[in-house]
Amino acid sequence: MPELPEVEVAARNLRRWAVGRRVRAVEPGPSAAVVLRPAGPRALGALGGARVTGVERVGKNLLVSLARGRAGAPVGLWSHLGMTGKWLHRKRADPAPRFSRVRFVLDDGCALHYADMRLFGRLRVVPGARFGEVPDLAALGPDPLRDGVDARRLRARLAKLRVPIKVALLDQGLLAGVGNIQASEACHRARIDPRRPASSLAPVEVGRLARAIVASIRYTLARFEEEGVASDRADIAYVEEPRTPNPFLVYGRAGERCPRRDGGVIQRVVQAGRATFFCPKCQR
DNA sequence: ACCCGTGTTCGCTG
DNA sequence: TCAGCGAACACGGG
Repeated sequence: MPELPEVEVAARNLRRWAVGRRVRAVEPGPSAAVVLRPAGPRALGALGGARVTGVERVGKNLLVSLARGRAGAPVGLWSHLGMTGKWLHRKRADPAPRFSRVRFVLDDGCALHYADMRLFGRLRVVPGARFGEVPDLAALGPDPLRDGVDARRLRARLAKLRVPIKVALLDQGLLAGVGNIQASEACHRARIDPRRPASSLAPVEVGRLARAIVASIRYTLARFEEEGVASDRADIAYVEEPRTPNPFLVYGRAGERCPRRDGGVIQRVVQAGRATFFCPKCQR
């Protein structure tokens, strides 16, 4: 169930495992057709024999770029992990991990598995090898880690929205990569009540929120690095659950005390069908 | 059995 | 026309 920090870890590990390697074979597993829809498993044929040239991430999306043949004609593999998608690194002879949907055999004796229990994730073969060349990704907003967050631009967008600020932050066209956890965490860092209409935020509050989004993502990534999930020894391009201890300040902490000196007890509410965690005392 | 789930998309409604 | 909402997708885990 990845957001930007988890997908960033996945991108780093995939680079380490795959860049420079040639894809010897691509093997659809159980329910591969669901992951690969609408194109279906036949689309994978375009990747056989190709060499991996890079891995890009924008928001929660990964683009593995490859080059085919002598001319090096570029082709991309666009991956979105959905709720339970994972990239796994295994020896070629190892048995397929649980929920493996597609196996990519590399030329170094290893294999990459795309595993996905709930099948909300997607793999798509796309022409070209850059994110800018994928039309379906054109509507994504700026990536907070790569591009930063422009407070003035954010303020102009939020001014038109009546939805609660926390719900607005989940829109990938506003900012790419903020998910349900980071939205709660950022509102807490900015001391903003997640239930307030997005348009009600004062400029100074949008400024705090812009900084909070970047800070929360960097903090989460740093915690993952401490856990070692992005280390050379990691064999999963993801962050295993459950995370112990919970690395977040408010998410998943209903009933616990807010970490702030002037905080109260963290509450859980539901907004647009999703859980929101916040401190009613320090978030106004 | 029942409720919950780090995501996205579609259809309905006002 | 569109913002906003709930359901759907699919399958465990507590």
